Amino acid sequence: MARSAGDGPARLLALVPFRERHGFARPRWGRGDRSSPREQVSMSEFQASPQVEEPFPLETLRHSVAHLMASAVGRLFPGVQYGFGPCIEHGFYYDFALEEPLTDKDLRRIEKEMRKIAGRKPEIAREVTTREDARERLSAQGQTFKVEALDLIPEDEEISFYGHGEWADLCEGPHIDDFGQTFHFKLLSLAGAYWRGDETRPMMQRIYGTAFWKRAELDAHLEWLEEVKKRDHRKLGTELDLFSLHAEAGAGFVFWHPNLATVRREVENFWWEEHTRRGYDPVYTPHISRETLFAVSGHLENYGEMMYAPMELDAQPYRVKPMNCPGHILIYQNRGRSYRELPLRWAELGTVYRYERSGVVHGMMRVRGFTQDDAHIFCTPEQLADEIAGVCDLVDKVMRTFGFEYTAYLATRPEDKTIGDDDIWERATEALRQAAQKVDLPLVLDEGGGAFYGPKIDYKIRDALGREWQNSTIQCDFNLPERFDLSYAAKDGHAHRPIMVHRAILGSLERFVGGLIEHYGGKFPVWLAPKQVALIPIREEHSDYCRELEGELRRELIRVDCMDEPGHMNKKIKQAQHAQVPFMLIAGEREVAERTVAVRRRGTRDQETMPFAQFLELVRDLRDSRALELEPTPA
RNA sequence: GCUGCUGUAGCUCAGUGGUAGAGCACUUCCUUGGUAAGGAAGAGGUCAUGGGUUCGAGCCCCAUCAGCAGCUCCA
Repeated sequence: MARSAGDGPARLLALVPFRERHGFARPRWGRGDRSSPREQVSMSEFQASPQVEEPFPLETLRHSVAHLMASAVGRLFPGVQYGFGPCIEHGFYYDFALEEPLTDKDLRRIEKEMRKIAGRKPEIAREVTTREDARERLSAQGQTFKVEALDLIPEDEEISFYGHGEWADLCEGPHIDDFGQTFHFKLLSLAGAYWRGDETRPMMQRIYGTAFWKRAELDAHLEWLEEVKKRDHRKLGTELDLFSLHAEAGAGFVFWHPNLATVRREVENFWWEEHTRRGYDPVYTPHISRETLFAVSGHLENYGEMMYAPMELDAQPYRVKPMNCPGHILIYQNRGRSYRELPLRWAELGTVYRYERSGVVHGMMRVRGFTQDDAHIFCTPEQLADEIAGVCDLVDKVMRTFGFEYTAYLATRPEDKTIGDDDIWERATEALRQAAQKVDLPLVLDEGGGAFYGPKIDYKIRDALGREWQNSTIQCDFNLPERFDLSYAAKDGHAHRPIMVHRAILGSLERFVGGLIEHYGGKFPVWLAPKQVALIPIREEHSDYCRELEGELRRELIRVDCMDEPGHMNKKIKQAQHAQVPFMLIAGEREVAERTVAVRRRGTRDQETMPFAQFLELVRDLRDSRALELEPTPA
């Protein structure tokens, strides 16, 4: 039979719009942007090669398994009401309204029931019916959510049910033919989810699961989920003594321990280095300002809910800053500006505070106080394209240094209320496009995705686990220059309005460094590693030699841990290994006599003896080149 | 903020109404060992916090705080 399905590719494509039409925001990065494996993750290196002999696309299988699950839930929990149950990037979910809360135990029961049903190999039947009939059937079954779903289907569309056994669901398909074929699935987790993704609507219970045609693929996926768990920055944060959070201090405030503070400082040094190279000047602005500043900027009006409550000083309300731009603008405004000094590029690692709702704070990824790697470029319209190109180049340099791949998106003018006239939008968008062309940066169009105050280029980076997250953004702003009435004296002697470019490369240090922990799995490259070298004497009498090497390494600004406390070397090797120190130098009689070191690289049990001077050069090179690997790069 | 779950030693976790436990880490002593945990002893907890029920609460109930899986929202 025509296994490519009577439904064809057009029906297949309909799967995704189905959800969007119904008012779902398609989840992009989910909670904490990168913490959730289900939606936002792709599996690049874990994914098996594409299958050719699959009877149906994976999406179709998953959608059908979601139905299988729903039918099992229906048998185990009579009276359950159904919500939506689509396939998603790495699996599927189904939403249920149930009196009692589900538990993990129920998940196993449901799985068992699913296998029971699938064991009978029921066929999946499609039935086309009228809107009236569907409404009657669903109402009779008390499926109030499904009745609502019915009303969301556009007038000109066919109404269909898909079912197996005695169970059927309002659904546009497509589905596999029957449950007789071999497939593998697992139910993964439970969560609450608002009906139709709307927080004013009732909350349903969502079950997530995944399904594959091949056992090995399911296993690989589960393995990958394990790897994600192992690399969780919160777990590694404890294991490697990187950071902590404290109930005493409140939710969403990160305490950087020496190890992670070291990583951060290296990131910051690199960041400043690259900015200085590109003609940025540093600025520092206060954390607290009079409220009137944020009234002028519009933050109070548009962003007030995210801001901390005012504090009163000398009978004046003051606010903690949620963004750095107003401060930079005050500096710009401090005196008259001439076209001769533009572009001005001002950078600040500016710490801001934003009120985040209690349920969303998450490790270092979503916090209430964080440091943005912020900069603002004040320039003329003519300079815009060059300035943007400069930022694109900077993003490329930074992301490649950390080993991230990325994709850039051009976000254009949104449909509804925006400021600035067509002409300037057109010119700015064109400038972004030209700039990208200048640096050979392909742009994916994000139609209408711009901010209300201007178009932008957003970047998504892909980490070592194939997960995507957004950090860098380059935004043209016509709004703030207007609000603050910024100007510069142009060649013609008249006052002109500068364009402001807001840009962040890393986003926030908290989120970025948290991401680095997971990207590297705690195995930081040499330049970032909290301790770069561990010195281990074989016997106490070799301590002096180790101390001497420690001194030499420190003079070269190599971060070194001389482990000459009493104890056995095996234990120290294990400790250094556990701490993910890139290099262990082990010194005993032979090494002392020859002024060599036995070098053990992270991730290998082999060792290589070399003159200490040679090692010093090696580690210096790896650090200074910000190499990602522990091997010297071949010239 | 919402739904569900969790909070016991620095870490990982046992302990379901009747005298607070284990492993690792830590301290001390012994051990001088050539590449992933040497041995022994010791110290360490108002069981998140505040109320309540009970003769009696780590355990049951309520509230608060914090965390976890998501939803919604975001750098």
